[in-house]
Amino acid sequence: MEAQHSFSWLDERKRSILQAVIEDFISTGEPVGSRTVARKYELGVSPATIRNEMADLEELGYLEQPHTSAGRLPSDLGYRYYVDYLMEHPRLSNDDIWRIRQIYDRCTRGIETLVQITTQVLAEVTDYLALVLAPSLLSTAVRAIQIIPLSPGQALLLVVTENGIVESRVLQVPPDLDESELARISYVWQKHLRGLSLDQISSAVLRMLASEMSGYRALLDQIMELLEQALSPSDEERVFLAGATNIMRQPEFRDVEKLRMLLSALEQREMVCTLLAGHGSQDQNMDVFIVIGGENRHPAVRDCSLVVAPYRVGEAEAGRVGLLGPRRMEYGRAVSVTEYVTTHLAETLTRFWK
Amino acid sequence: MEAQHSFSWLDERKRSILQAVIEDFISTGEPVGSRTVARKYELGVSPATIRNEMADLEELGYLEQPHTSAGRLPSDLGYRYYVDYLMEHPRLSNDDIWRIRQIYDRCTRGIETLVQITTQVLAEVTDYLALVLAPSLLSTAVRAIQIIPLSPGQALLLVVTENGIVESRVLQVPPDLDESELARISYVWQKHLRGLSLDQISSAVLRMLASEMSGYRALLDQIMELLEQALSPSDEERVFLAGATNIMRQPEFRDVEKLRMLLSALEQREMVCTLLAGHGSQDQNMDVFIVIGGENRHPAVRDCSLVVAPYRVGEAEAGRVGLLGPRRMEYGRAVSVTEYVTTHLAETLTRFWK
DNA sequence: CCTTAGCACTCCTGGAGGGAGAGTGCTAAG
DNA sequence: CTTAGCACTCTCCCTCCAGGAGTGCTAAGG
Repeated sequence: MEAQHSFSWLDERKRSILQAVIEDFISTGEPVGSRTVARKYELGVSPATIRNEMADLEELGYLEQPHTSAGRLPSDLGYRYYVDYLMEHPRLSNDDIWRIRQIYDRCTRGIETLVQITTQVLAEVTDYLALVLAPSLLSTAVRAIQIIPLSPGQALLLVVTENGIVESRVLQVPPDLDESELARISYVWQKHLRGLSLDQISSAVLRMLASEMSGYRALLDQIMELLEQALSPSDEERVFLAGATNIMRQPEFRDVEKLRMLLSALEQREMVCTLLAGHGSQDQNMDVFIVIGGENRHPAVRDCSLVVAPYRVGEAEAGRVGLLGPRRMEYGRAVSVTEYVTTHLAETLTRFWK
Repeated sequence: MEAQHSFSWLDERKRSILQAVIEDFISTGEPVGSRTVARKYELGVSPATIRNEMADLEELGYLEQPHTSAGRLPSDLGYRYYVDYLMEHPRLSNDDIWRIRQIYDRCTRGIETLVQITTQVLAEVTDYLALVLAPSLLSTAVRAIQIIPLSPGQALLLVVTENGIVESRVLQVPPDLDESELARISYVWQKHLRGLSLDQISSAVLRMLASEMSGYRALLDQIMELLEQALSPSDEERVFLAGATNIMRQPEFRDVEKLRMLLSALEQREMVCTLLAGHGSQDQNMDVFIVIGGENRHPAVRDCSLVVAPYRVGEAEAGRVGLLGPRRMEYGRAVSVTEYVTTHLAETLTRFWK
């Protein structure tokens, strides 16, 4: 799916220089000149030599110049080479580890809250915009189904899954349906559906049930429709987002119009879903993948980079965690943090799954 | 609570000029000159006369000049006079009405969703930032309390209120507690608490219950703690916000740093609560109230204005709806929309309350 | 006494010009 | 192949200047 990059061979010195330019640019945000590279990163050669090398790197497509006689900055391809071959992941500081672990130590509330707090901490720790795709419920088993009468004509349908997620809907019911009848319906449903996973409860099963309870046609149709909705909870509701104000600190977003475009796009949750889910399944071994600037499909994020890591519960991928930042983001750190978070998130979620 | 404004008496012509300046400034965002007023708003006098009047209005504190030889723009006091005496509420267009009604026609989901959608539509219709305080649950009766076993050692506590709100928590329970015991506990709880409103279920009642079930000390302590949390659900969770990107279209927020300060502040939900709840109870008849720029307590919103309307269910105030925009906001329209929305929101909620 | 035309004045704005600074590419020497 | 030297280019920032908008004042007119 993703474009295969054909990298030119770079000798050791070119690699060092490329790395120096990228890391300097990442930390300062200013185009990097040959003098700076020679001074800060001691390569034992003069600025003039570095200039020659940098000219080569530009010709090979790894660096760009905003204009003649400015320093160089990395192109998308340069960043790509960097994250694929040069980058190192730093160890997380104790402070970071402490902040992250804190989430998982006191998780008395349900999965939703867990994921939401994860998103917030991720944003706080990294200073980027955090995106998290909550685990899909499709493969979890139904623990209980209940219909609780509220007022004449209204009842509440509750679906509780094995791992403590509660979905509820208000139903319009025939006003003459009394409490004991509702309880009976509740009971029959629960008997048939309990233990099945949400994706096993197909329309077919529902229809079978329907025939068994032909007395309550209208009600059943309604319930079925709602259950089907609950079964495949819209993606929108599974996306969590935090730290939008973080990226406003980045000089690349000094322009409000750019910012508005980006944030408006992120308000559309399906878009975020495809952003997180779209890439990266090609390489099973890669547990973190990175999408750099223009590699992105969505024009709205074409000058952002995205670091995404899936998290698993059992064997299957359950959801994804992402960090969105400027192209000039600290990839190494972002990777370390997402890795750490996904590991511990997966661990904690597994406890919920039993 | 709020500062009493002492307005100087303004004759008819001054009022017209003040109104003209304010309305022009609201629609253009540019300081308004005497020439413009004379031309666009036909008052039958020359620019020179208007200049004299505007100088008076400035001296009285209703207008300001960004610098000598720029046009005038309204001061906070000017806006205050405008909203108190000059402003008219436009009728909503059919399109607006249609968009708002659409929310309430298909509200199959619960209150939370209803409030959330309300917030979104409010933002869309007005192009401002919408803030909604969801109804407090304190005075609603508990319909059902259930404990559903999940896995050994874990159970889900469900509290369902009369109007269909579901609060749930995952509990750690002694692993040797089996399903039937949990069901029994569930039953006793439900028997005692059903029909009581959340604020009636005081710790005292809980403690009485505790003595009746002394076998399960540890579990009870846990449940009590969690119930008390559920009783007074933190304010944070009751605040809904939408349309943050709308205000980025306003020229007064071209500055990213200003924007970041504002949005960071709004991320703190308690702050939003005090913002919405802090003002306005002094005048019972006033159903919409307006806080203009510097009248605001929070420095972060000191160059925004806020239009707030409470909505009632039955007699009591249930929550509040607010629109946050630049000082230069279309107050009339904002008032019309919030009024319309609160009316219909209250109506729909009342159906939920029975 | 209020209104208005005329006019000088103030201040912002945008564009032009110019020097400083940073960094490059080229050339020629080591 | 490396490096010093140097001319060149481009941005950035400052200043300067004219244009425009709007005011305040004054004096004349109703």
